[in-house]
Amino acid sequence: MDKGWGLTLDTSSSTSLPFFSSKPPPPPPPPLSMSFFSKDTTMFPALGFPVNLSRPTNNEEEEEEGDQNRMVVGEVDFFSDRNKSSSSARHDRNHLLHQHVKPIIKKELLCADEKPYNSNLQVNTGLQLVTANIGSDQSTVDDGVTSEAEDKRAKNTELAQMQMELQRMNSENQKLKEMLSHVNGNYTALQMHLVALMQQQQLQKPRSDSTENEVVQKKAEEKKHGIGGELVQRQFLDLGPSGTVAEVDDHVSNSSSDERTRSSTPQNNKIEAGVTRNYVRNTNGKNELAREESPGSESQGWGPNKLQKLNAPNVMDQSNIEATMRKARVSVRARSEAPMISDGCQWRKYGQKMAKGNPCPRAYYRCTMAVGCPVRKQVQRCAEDRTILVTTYEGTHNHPLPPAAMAMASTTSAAASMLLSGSMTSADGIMNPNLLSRAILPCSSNMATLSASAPFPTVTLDLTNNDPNPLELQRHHHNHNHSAPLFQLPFPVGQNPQNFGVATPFAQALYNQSKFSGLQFSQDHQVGSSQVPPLAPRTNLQIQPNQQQPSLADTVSAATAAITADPNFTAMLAAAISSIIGGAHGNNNNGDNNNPNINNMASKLSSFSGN
DNA sequence: CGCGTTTGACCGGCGC
DNA sequence: GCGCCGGTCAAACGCG
Repeated sequence: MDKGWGLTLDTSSSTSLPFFSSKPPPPPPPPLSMSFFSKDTTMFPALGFPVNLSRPTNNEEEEEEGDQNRMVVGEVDFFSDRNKSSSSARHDRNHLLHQHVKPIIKKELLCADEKPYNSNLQVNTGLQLVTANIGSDQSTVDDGVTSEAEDKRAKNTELAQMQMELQRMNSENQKLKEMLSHVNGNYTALQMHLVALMQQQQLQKPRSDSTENEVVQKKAEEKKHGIGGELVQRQFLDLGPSGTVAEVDDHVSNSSSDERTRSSTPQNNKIEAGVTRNYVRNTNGKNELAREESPGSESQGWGPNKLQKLNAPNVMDQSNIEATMRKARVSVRARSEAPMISDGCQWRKYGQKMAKGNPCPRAYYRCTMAVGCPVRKQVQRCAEDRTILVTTYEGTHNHPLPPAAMAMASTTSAAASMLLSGSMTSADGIMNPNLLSRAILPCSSNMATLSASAPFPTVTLDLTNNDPNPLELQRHHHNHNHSAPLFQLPFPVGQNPQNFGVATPFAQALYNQSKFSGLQFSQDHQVGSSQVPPLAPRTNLQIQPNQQQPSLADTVSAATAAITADPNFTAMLAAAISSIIGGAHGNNNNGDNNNPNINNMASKLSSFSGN
């Protein structure tokens, strides 16, 4: 060891660290010699920060022996093995400096001057590193002048003060450690956020080769920088769903704003006029769908293959999961004699296949309400019960929706969002969908289920009812092309409202969305006088107002339960309900534009989601 | 003729 | 490597 060398970290620039300003260090005890910082500061290139080299003054040299016994505040004595402390943090720090700083300094010093310094090196890092240098093994100093009794007394006082000082420094070290972990936490969170944002940007950019290379490069860089590429990736994967949720939420918020801003565009006028021109004739006179395969459109769409192909093997896992998250589907089962249920959107059939295990063909539709809309759906009759039409939606509309379509889109996107809810890890969402199913819809097993066996996470909204007296609702005719399918609503007949549990708001939302989206109930009873207005007079609806329809308080409390269970659910549900209300406003023929209770609930939910 | 549908080919993933 | 299967493409077709 290079005894006699001292490196002092200059704390003079940070004596008033805000975190500990409330507890100023006590004045140094007179018997202790402080290390006096020289004003000479030398920059060590290899260190990158100024090092204050100072030969000890004569005084200090004279006091060298006494110096062994000093307590040094704001100083790290690297070169003394007296520097033993119970504080592991200090030990680590000293170890670090021993390993990395000392050799550099030693080398540079030897280059500068053959004669080794017998002084403290003061390294001004601007950091406050506090440590104690207590020479316990050489604590006895006999100057031969003072009497033994005096010496003992002074020693005792000194010892007590040193112990106090040590205690204080230990606590400060502890606080520093806490602060460090806090900063580390913030750093990690920011890093994750950055990675998520970058990833989102990547998804929005065209998936060109260069982009792919960038992704690979970034990942390599992350690994190289030792921020634990693996860790960051895993953390990001945990964020996966929230990313997707953000996408959906963005869409929900954008679509409303887009609707406002784009409502006067020719395209929108076209849509409103019910005209779709999604094909363009190319120069060959060939029909070609004018799709702006927007960056993620392919990946958002039904085709997973290309996305996976583009990803390098080392990012396969992540991309697989991302693709999986994007491919979350919402399947709607409804009784319908029509070949396709009307959901307010315009669709173009682009394919039909015979699927295995089902004699009924599966039809593939693409949303044609806007160029490049990635939303697709599959329509297939249930093999067991051919009156049941299974419509599977995937993707998020990139365009404003007519009120009639808003509700279904909101419901499906809300369901998809729930599926991808970031409140649980992606692994939970995918690997254990039943968990989600139970958490969100514990009492509605026949209404919404999650398929674990499906290749992609799928929420199934079962709008059929096994009850022999199903709640039927007739699709109200608007200017839709398709015939009027017959729907059933999933509300269990005769069920105690208390048993609705947290499923109630969602079921209610579904109920309302069906109603507001142009689906009309026929009923004899006025369902839920406060929440559901009277509709068509014809009825086979068997919901008892008091039995079937939970009170607003029940609904709100159930919603609150759901909200507290999953904050993300709040935003989604609020978005869905808001859109439903929006749909109601746009759907004047429903005559329920200003249902105060629903508005109230939505505003409550919105205020919750704002938290 | 324009536009939506049909349908066979094609592609990629996946399991054996 | 091969075959199966789901999903997509696009030429051909048909309807208004």
